[in-house]
Amino acid sequence: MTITQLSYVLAVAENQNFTKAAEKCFVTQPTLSMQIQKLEDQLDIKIFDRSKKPIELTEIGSKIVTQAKNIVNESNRIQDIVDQQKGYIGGEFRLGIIPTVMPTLLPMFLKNFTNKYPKVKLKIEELTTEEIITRINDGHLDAAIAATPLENEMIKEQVLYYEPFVAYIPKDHRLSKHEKLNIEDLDIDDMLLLEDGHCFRDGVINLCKTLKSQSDEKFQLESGSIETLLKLSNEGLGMTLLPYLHTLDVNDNDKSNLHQFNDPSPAREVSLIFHKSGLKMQIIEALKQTISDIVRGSIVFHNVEIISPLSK
Amino acid sequence: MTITQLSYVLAVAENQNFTKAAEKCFVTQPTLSMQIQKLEDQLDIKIFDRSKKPIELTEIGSKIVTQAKNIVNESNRIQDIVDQQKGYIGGEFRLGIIPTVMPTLLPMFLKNFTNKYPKVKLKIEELTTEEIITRINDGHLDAAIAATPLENEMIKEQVLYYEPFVAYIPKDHRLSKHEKLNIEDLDIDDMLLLEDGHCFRDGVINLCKTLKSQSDEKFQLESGSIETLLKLSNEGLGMTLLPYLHTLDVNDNDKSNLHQFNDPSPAREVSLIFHKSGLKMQIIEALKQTISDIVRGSIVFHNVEIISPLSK
DNA sequence: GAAAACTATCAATTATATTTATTGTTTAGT
DNA sequence: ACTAAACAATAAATATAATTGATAGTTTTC
Repeated sequence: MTITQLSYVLAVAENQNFTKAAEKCFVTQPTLSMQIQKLEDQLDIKIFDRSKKPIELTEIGSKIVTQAKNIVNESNRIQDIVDQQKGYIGGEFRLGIIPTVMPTLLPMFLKNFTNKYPKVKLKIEELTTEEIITRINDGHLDAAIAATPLENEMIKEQVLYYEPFVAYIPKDHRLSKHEKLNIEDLDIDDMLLLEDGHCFRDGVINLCKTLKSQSDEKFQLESGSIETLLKLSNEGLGMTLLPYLHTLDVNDNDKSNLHQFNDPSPAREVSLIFHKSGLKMQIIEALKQTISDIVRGSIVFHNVEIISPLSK
Repeated sequence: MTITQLSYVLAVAENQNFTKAAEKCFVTQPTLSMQIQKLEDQLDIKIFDRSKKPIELTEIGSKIVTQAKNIVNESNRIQDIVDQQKGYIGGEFRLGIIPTVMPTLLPMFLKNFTNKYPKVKLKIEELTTEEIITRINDGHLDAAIAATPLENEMIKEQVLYYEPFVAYIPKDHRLSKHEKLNIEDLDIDDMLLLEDGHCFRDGVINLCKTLKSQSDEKFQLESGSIETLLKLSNEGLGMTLLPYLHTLDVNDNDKSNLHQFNDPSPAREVSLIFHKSGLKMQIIEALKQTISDIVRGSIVFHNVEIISPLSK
């Protein structure tokens, strides 16, 4: 049994197709067929059920895949350990970002970062918080940017910044005459809300997605659809809350509809999160520095009331 | 990087010697030298400091060894997973046993077990509870027999039997005229105690090794030295407590010094323990059955008061 | 029912691991 | 200080194993 064989198995399991898997592994298809057969012979079991189309894992096969993921991930970490020791900042780095952070933060730091650390090959994916947690734990992501705290004991958090929420209130709304708002002014029933489950803490007001669906909302918003959110709001479907950085992109006509909160303003905590095993810390540290430096110039520091993304 | 290379590294790290390590791996010494060099070249670091005699790990080397142990252990588990799926009962099985259980329990079940499951290669080691916990967690042991509960969340316990303690009281002792004892009769200061930290639960009386050393005892007993314990007791150094199975080996002269406890008798819980990951469960189950069957005939069931090995 | 999509198989090739023999060091003993 | 022993590195030869290109044999799709 070799690590190579195991990674071939993983590739086939992921792609459900020997030919595609072979491409991903940069070898020919017979290589995969033969190596996987060899492994199956040695273990005297079938990992894949080739009678099904597309190919499926057998019962024992899926157990082996789980274990193989472990092994392959742990092997990859050896290079990380070496890099860390050397203080080398480079290699592939997979970063997840939640949709409501992606469009505002990414353009701000990406160029800066890639210039400063040209050897790091950043692979950025837009993912929901839930997906991010899964993928950090299974090793598919090296780190992510998400709203915190998550209270997940496998994951460490380093706060990047606190981002106040700003209310967007169309002209005909009952609150449109208030210059500044208080949290108490909000009414869950006339508000359009973001995906990604940002919940007010302490149960004062609960803005969770889950609670939304309970109180029969008529629609849900897809990822990165803050623009849509604004349009719907303008259509009279209610007010909404925008993370501060998004307000910078609001067009001039609508800017007058923005209403800040009186201190303490509700805010979300945005953090760089990563697995507690602490690998690739040099890159994580570099990212944190770069982002902190950039954001420091953009976010006006308010007296904020932090909002947790937790559902409970 | 291959699993083979990693296991070569582990062998050299353990033996601090290429030649011996090569023997353990069933290859020649140049094979190790070359494969390890190759790995070092690929990672562009030195794992071993060959200037030191015997050979030492470098700083980065020991990090790599830690990770390599992970990987090699996890790889070995693939065969275990397959065996489990097949219901195959065989292969190497490393069982740890604490000293005070070893001499009484092992002869009772060993022949029986090896007859019933000839394909299992049992490797039995006498170890302290502490060593057992370490080695179950790092994968050096597949299971162990120890006094429980351990309250270690990584380790599962399956109770094998409850073994009452029997007091051994030499003729000149203040308690020697009592036919049967109560726990309250015991006085920590005139008692000789076992290693392995068997503590009375609930803090009624605490017989822990740790507390012993605090209350300036004059000596400590080594593993498996129940015979010595008896001799010391006969020398007038105090009474002692024997696990029930040990009383079967007390010679006829001394048998009259044995005093049982009134119900509920203090007792220890002896369990088969293993890592929560639940590998080699077929063998563990087979062991449990065999031992339970044997012990059922030997231990008279009392109304017992369980004594925990925990220090707190 | 023909084409397309896939996997298995074969023989040839390439790459890799391992071995035997040997050299070069260092250590231990006298 | 010298010799023998212990040990790791190296070199060249051999054995083993992985990979490939070509192709055959399936099954699926339209």
